[in-house]
Amino acid sequence: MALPDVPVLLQPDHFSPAQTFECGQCFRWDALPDGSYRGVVRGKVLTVSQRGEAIVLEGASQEEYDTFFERYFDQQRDYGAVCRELSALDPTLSQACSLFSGVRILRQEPWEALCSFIFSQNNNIPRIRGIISRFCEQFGEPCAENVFAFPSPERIAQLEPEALAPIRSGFRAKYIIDAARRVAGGALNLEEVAVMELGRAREALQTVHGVGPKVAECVLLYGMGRLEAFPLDVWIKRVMAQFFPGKQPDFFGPCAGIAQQYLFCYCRHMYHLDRPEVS
DNA sequence: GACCAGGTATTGC
DNA sequence: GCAATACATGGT
Repeated sequence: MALPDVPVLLQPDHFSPAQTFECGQCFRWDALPDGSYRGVVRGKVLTVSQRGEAIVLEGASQEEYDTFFERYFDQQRDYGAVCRELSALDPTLSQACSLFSGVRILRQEPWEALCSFIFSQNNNIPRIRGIISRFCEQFGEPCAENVFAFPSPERIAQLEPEALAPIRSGFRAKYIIDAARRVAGGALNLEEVAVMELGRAREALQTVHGVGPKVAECVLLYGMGRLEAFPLDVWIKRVMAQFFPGKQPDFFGPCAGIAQQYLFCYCRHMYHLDRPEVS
């Protein structure tokens, strides 16, 4: 038996667990009653919690951190420098940066990101979380009490769309099956897509039925560490029209995807200030 | 009951 | 090509 894992320290500057896990980039990190967050990544149950000035990761060994989770949490990037560069571009963006400076862009697993954002289309975040939760419960390997790994493409590829009925994903079920069959069958190699030239990567992802420009950008940004990707959803289209008319994503530079995430948070934050009665 | 939600495929002009 | 429209489901 392995010894219990020693908690791993995470970079506390420009990293707020709440902002990072609740900014809409991921759907499988849950707040616990004590304010820490529980997630399942690669079949491992993880906890991230604030302890005074420190942020600790439990559930992964130092070696697993070094080989995988450091990159998963984007620990190497200098978000202070990114914020300074973005803030210099525009006052609204500067405000978004300072309000949401604790957001880090997670590098989730490509297959999970692909499924998650297929489920996200024409849908709202609470319901996306519910669908993904049922998806894992129904088809994922159990990895702890009431905890399930994300289902493998091979498992999902064997199913017919009707088999997804219990997760209530609606018309998206057939898209998930198509994605699984392409990935499991080798027609779409996500590891290769991750390092392709951006335009080719977009094309490759959009060969999946149900994956258009927005979902492809989300997979690139949140599942492949491609920070130049810039998902244009309804919120970002609004904020672009209002504050950046005529501007293209490249206006924000090589970390446009981070700018996009700050603006997404900012836009929704402002909306909720205007409508405090809605969640 | 209409409208919306981190869109996309299909259809019609 | 580009503007409507359907698509499942659940919340407001």
